[in-house]
Amino acid sequence: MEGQKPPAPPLPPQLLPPPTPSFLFTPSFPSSSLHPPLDPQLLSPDIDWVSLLSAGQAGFTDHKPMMESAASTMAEHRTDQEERGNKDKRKASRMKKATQPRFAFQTRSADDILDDGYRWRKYGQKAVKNSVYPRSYYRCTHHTCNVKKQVQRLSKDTSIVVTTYEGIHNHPCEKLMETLTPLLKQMQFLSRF
DNA sequence: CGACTTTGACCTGCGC
DNA sequence: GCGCAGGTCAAAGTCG
Repeated sequence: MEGQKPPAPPLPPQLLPPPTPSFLFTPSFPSSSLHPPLDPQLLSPDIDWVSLLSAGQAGFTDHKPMMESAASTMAEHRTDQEERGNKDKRKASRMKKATQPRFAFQTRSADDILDDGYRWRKYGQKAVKNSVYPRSYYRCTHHTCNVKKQVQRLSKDTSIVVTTYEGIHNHPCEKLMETLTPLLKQMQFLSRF
């Protein structure tokens, strides 16, 4: 076992990731394929959105616009489902102790793994109750980075994959830097005139 | 051979 | 205390 991990050091603001993953650099996932998590048609009971998102309220400041509204919408969605509510509460309370910022989003794709520019190592897979598809657990492979993500496909709409990020990368995105470096060099060159 | 995936076992937290 | 469910570990297997 790994035991308790030391708290992540404060992050320099310039390394904070964008509010959404860097789809701009993933041709297989154009931004148009993103699904806003507010679509009632896509609110699957498979996904405990409230528990997924509630943990982010503690330290979630920079990335909350999309996901906070999603969480509140999901909370409303749940109020008429008291039977499930108790279970959700149990799960939500379990997530309370998590202090890492979280955000989740849906993508429509045949692939479970979306290329967000970072490298991930799968460390677990678990069958989830009320879901046909298992949930996969990934960690960022960067040695100093403690970011995790969970990936789960909806059984209600199998074309939709829900990805939940936990934590913030403390290193630049490799693909982002690859893409930006020549642009920056060009800008530096042009700025001399 | 290193990086990564698979998968069963184990740990933890919670409700009953 | 027990059972359930989610999350993680780590050994073994796979791949390039």
